[in-house]
Amino acid sequence: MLNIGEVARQGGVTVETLRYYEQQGLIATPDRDANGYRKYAPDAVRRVRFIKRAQDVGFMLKDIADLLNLRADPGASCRDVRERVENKLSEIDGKIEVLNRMRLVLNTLTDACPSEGPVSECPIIDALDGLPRTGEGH
Amino acid sequence: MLNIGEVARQGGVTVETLRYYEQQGLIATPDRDANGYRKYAPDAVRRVRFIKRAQDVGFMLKDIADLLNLRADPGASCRDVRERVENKLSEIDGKIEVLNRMRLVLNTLTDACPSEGPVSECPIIDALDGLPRTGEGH
DNA sequence: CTTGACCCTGTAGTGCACTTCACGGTGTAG
DNA sequence: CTACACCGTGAAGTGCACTACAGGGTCAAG
Repeated sequence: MLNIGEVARQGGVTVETLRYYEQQGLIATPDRDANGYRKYAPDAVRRVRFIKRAQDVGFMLKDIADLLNLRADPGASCRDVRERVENKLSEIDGKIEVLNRMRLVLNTLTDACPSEGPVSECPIIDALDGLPRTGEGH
Repeated sequence: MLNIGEVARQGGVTVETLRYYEQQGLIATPDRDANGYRKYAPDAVRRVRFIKRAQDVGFMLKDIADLLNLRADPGASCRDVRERVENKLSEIDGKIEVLNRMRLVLNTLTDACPSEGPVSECPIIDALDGLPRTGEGH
């Protein structure tokens, strides 16, 4: 049995984060010692790492809670998990597209800029002043 | 002279957003009518659109305030503007890289998933349980 | 027996760009 | 005269994932 600091160290998070996860229902409320300290089974660390890895690939805590529920649900199938991953994939593709559009516009802006002369003649500023709107933005 | 609703309509934002921009120093505090209503010169609309276009290419309001200051500064050069744009470009490239890494991992996950069978045998869940951490995450 | 590391609770603050709310005055058309 | 769209203020709420803070108890070493 580990106390919270140990789980935090092994899980690569802070104790505050752990308490936050507990509050958000991502990790089960652990038993307490006589002194009131949280006492975790060793596999709590695995769960924390699961959360962190899921975050690394773009899932937010709400998604992760959902994923963890799926994992615990005997009626759930692998297909359900796959579905979540595919949705996340298209979400990410959408974000990449937006960023690529920004990149394209910014690149044409720097290409047009001579780097010399006053801002009053800056083609970048002019473009931002008159460019047609490209879409969502943020 | 336009009142705030008209500027909002023409600028493609809400009146609340306009008041927020004013509060944030992005648009000058306009003169007031006898009734206390804000009265804008027509080119206030241009400024709002400048802000929106700059947002569309990834600048946040703080950046935009900076850009607007540059534009008003007679001592500023086009190079200064270009520098901001180049910084934003590398910021965007960084975000794209992170998203591409996520995409890669998620793709290998779906490739490994048979879509059939219970979650208990789901390779995606297994991977999230044991995969090495890939980096920043968010 | 004190120091210092650890643990607890609950609340508030962070950043970003708004949005919503409560409450009230103004302007105009019918 | 009344309805209704418009304008004003200031404060609080949103989403996301924490982080920080205030104020206090616990435990092991020296």
